[in-house]
Order: sequence, then structure tokens, then C-alpha cells
Amino acid sequence: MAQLNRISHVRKFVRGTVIQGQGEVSDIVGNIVEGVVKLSSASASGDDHIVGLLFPSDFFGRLFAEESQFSYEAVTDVTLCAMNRSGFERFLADHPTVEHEMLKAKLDELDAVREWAAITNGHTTMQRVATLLYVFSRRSRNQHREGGDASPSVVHIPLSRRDIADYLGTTPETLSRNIQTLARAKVIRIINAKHFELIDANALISHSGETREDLNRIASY
Amino acid sequence: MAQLNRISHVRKFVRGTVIQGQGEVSDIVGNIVEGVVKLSSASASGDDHIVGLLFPSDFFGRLFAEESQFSYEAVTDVTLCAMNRSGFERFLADHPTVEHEMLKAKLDELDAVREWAAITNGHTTMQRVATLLYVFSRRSRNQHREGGDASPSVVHIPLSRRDIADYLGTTPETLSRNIQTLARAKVIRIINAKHFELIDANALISHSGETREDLNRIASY
DNA sequence: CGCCGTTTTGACAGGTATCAATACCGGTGG
DNA sequence: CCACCGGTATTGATACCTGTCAAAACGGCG
Repeated sequence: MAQLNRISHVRKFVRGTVIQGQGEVSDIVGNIVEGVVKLSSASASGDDHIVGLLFPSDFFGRLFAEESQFSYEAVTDVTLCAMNRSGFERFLADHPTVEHEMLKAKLDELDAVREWAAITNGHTTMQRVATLLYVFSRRSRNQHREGGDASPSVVHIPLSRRDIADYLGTTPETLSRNIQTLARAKVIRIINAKHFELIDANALISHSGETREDLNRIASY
Repeated sequence: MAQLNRISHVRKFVRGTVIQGQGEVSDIVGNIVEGVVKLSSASASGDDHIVGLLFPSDFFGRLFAEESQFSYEAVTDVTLCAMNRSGFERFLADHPTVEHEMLKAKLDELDAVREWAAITNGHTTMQRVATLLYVFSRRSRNQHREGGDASPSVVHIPLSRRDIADYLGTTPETLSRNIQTLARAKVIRIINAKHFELIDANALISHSGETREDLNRIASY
């Protein structure tokens, strides 16, 4: 495993940097150490769509392809454990066990992407907003668990309204209206643009149109 | 490779059969020999969403998971080359080369699913309908290429209106209106419910909101 | 403190879902 | 071969939701 250290190195990117552009040569892969990366696709019409978000410990980059079909962009300041793509591919060839784990991870990712696609497609904007808020609340909670104390259900979403809208397949305006509606209904409290307090988790779940189990499964990915 | 023949066997399912239900134990995997299989997810609200379609030569089933998160259902009469899941997993463990190919295939699939998600999300229903029609027209054309003659651009879509609507994230009614609009505009001609003649491919492309290159890439998956 | 980008609010038009009714097609049995 | 039946597909009317354009409020940063 020390062989990995030889081909990997830490790299940092400031918020907004395009780590790998759509259609560019795929030459960098690795793991995210800190920050959030968005995976997006720009269509001919100019409007782009976020097809995935990557968090610390997630693998990024496109293996076994000459060019990347999507763009990887730093949504926050990002720290990566980066590797040369072909170097890592050679490593995989020498270590079938690691490749096996990679396959399992990608199968899980495939399920998650499909599940998210099903959510963004068949549901109203309010349901998508509620789902996203709940998923991020679980994620925040897990982070705070390390702190040990009973956290006051503060949800941190490190994305701009536009990014959230792109992720949910809507516009910043419609998104804002739905968030404000949830706030007026006392389901959440808006602390500031990127921080919310979750007041009524059950109400949020009922707004999402999903069962609690489904939501937790989505969040656990 | 004869080892594969020992653990695989041909199975047939009539149209409408659920090959593997959502949440059931994942115990069957394999390749599709003939027919079309839909991969769908039913949400709590009852409405289900088609997250993928599988055609001959496609691999189906969920490896390395105890239960399947989606249901596999025969959309037409289907012939499968089926294998016991754990049996195939053992085979993969013995043949890293095959597992490597599986990984590459799943990475391609991941890109395709994300691309499709981006399309169904950011576009109008008309754009999605046009995209689907164009993709199936390419697929039909490739099939007829074997016949050798210049086919008259007959597109065959072996899905019911409801299935298409579920796949595109809309309703049968809206779908029908859009199809009729395309027919009135002389872009397509409706032969019957599942057969269309493509009259003006360029017009169809412009309705899709995608570039020809993007559409061809999607179709080639 | 003032600027500029982001977020929110407002008004309005267009697209889509819904409910309901009609037309169509394929299969079955006489 | 034809009539019937049942499910599928189409058409119609309407209300709601969402996108768009525009303006105002907010918040962070120099």
C-alpha cells in the first residue's frame, strides 16, 4: 500500500476551480480529503445540470476513459489526494483485490445515482427540496456525532442556491419559494443562506413523499 | 470459459413477468439474449419510475448485494442467459480479467445513467420525447443494418405509452400530445402505437435540444 | 460604509398534471 | 370471417405548478 503513496500527492483547489473540464482528457483521479466537488454536465442550450456531488472519502475522476464526459468543479475549497490516472490504472491491474473493491463501490454508486434520478424525475419540487434537506441533515448529524453532544439539528448545505437548483433540476427562484414555505410552516428555520435548523423532521419527511427508510438509505450513501 | 456454461442456463419469461422484485433477495444475474427488461423503482406514493432499460447483450442483476433495490420486469417476452448470483461472483473472483471488464462496463453505464438523468431533468417533455425517439431510431437502424437494405427509417419502440411516460418522467396524456404534435409537424408518421416512421431527422434533433453528437453518443451506449 | 453578488419577492405566461370522456386496436369466441 | 369486449391510446377542459423576467432586499467583503 506504500506503493500508492509513491504515485499520489495532495493538491488543493480554491472554490470555483474546474478540476477537470467536460470533454477534457481524463488524467487525474483520486480521493477527496476535504471539501465538496460537483459533477456536472452542460448541455447545448447552455444550462448545466449537476449530476452528482462528491464528499470527503469519495473517489473522483473517470477511470479507463480517454476523456471525461462531465466536469469536476470545486464547490468549496477542496483538498484532494490526487493520482495520475494511468498510474492508478496500472496499480489496479497489479492489485485485483483493490479493483474488486472499486467495482463494489461503483455498483453502489450506480444504485444511488438511479435512485436519485427516480426522485428528481417523478416528484414535485417541494418533494425534492424536502428530500435534499433531510439527506443533508443526516449527513450533518453524522458529522456532529463525533463531537459527542446532542447537536441542535443544524444543517449545513455548502452549496449556492443556484447549485442546489441545478442539482434538483429547478431554478433558484422556485427553490427559494419552497424553502421559504417550509420556513413559514415551521418545519425548518433559516439561519443564513447555507445553514438551517431542522425543527420538525417528521413534517419534512412527509413533504418528501418518501418513507423514512428510503431517505435514510439515500443519506447513507 | 466453458466454466460459465456450467453455471448458466437459458430461461424465458413472458411479457409482464417480474424477474426480480424491488427489495427481494438478489439471486439471479446474467445476460439478456432477447427482449427488453425495464429497471424500475416504486416510491412510497405508489407511482413508479423506470430508471433504465436493458436490451440484448446487456447484463442484468445486482452483484455483491443481498437485495435488489430495483425491480427487473420483462417488457416484452424475454430470453435470458441466467446464472446464480453467488456462483457468478465466485467465477469473477477466479477471473480478474473478467471482473476488470465488468468494472469498465459499469463505469460506462454510470456515465450513461448520469447523462440520461441530466436530460430528463433540465429539459421540457417535448425535448425528452424527441431525444427518446431519436435514440430508438438509431438503435433500430443498427438492427436493420444487418438486413442489408436501406430501411425506410422505421422506428420500433417496444414499450407501452405508460412505460415510456414512466421512463421520461411524465404522464401518458402529455406524452401522447407531444407525439401527435410531432406527427402533425410531419417530423414523424405514426404507423401504430409502437411503430413510427422518421420523416425529418434534423427536425427531430432540433426538437431535442441536444447536438447530433451528444445524441449519437447516448444512442451508442 | 459602500459596493456587488446572492437571495428573495412579485407578477405573469406557458407547460404540465389531473380528471373525464371518447376513439382505437387486438384478441376472443361465435 | 365477423362481432364483441377490454385495455390502451387519444382528445378535451381546467387548475396548478413552475419558469421567466424584473425589481427589491439582504449579506459579505473590501
